Amino acid sequence: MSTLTPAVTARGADRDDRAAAAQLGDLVGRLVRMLRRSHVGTLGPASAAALVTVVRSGPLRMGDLAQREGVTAAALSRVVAALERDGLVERSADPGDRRSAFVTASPRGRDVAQALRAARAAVLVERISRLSAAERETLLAGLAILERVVGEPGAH
Amino acid sequence: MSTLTPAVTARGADRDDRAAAAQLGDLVGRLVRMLRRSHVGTLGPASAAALVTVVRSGPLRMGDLAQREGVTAAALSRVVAALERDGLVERSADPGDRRSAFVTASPRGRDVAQALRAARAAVLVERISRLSAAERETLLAGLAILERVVGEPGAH
DNA sequence: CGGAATAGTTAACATGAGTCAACAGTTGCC
DNA sequence: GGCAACTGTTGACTCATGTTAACTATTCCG
Repeated sequence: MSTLTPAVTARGADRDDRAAAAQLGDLVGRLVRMLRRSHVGTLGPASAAALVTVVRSGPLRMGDLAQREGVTAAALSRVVAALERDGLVERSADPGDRRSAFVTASPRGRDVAQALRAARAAVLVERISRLSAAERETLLAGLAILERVVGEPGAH
Repeated sequence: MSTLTPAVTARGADRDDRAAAAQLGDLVGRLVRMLRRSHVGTLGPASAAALVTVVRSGPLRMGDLAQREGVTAAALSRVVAALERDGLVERSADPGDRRSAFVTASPRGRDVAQALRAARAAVLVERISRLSAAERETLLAGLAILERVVGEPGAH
């Protein structure tokens, strides 16, 4: 991280940033379209996303989950209620604050999330397998960086 | 991962494929969540996606567009009707087959698509700008590969 | 020519998901 | 104690999107 060049190349880097951001945005759009067909179960996109987040980020309070998903608490409440009805998550009270509720993934919820993951991956793995070893390596390195870019949810 | 050289055997590469695919799938999910907030105008996701596709891939017949978007012709018909009502696309008859209709982006449609692109990019550029030069380079290389994985040559 | 296939539109309907506003319980400050 | 602030739920909508099925117009072909 301690490169010596940022001042010199600030303008150039900035341009690269924009180019990369635009390209990435486009790619995401196309990837989404590609992955949208891989439909597992009856979960809608918002429910699936919420479930995956809960599985990924452990027990979360409703408010935190709502913020992460970028929806109001009201919208999330319904989504979680539906997930709970399906036995995919569980709500438990916060002993420290009885207004608050923790959402936890159930074992079945984790299974379903895993299936969603696998279905999405299946669409991609076939295409990735056509890459050469060098390309695959480049891709993996890029994904590692991307992981950091996406990294911590914007508002810490 | 990263135990020994993966490219030696088909099994190793295969395992890497799956890992990369799963990781990419997860990343797309999180990117979508991140980008979902950047909402420009009143276009819903399906409409926005269709518009972007038309802008990107030139005049398309209804059927081709429906196939690309992964929806039935009926669903698409309505989306395109709405886009046309908003003056974002135009429909013109195929002189060779008068059953068929070509969908073309209007100048305003191109502007709107560009605005959507920019809004998505804006969310990302701030994060990308925090990368070091080397990381940025790695990311760009990865995106180039990803571009190929997704297919569809990109015309900017 | 005439029937079958094709392209697209439209109607009727289902559903997921989002909003705002009102409400209920809990917490915590003064 | 009391009231304001916070967390979450629910009611009553709105809207975008998707489906199937029926219908029109056109093209293809035997």
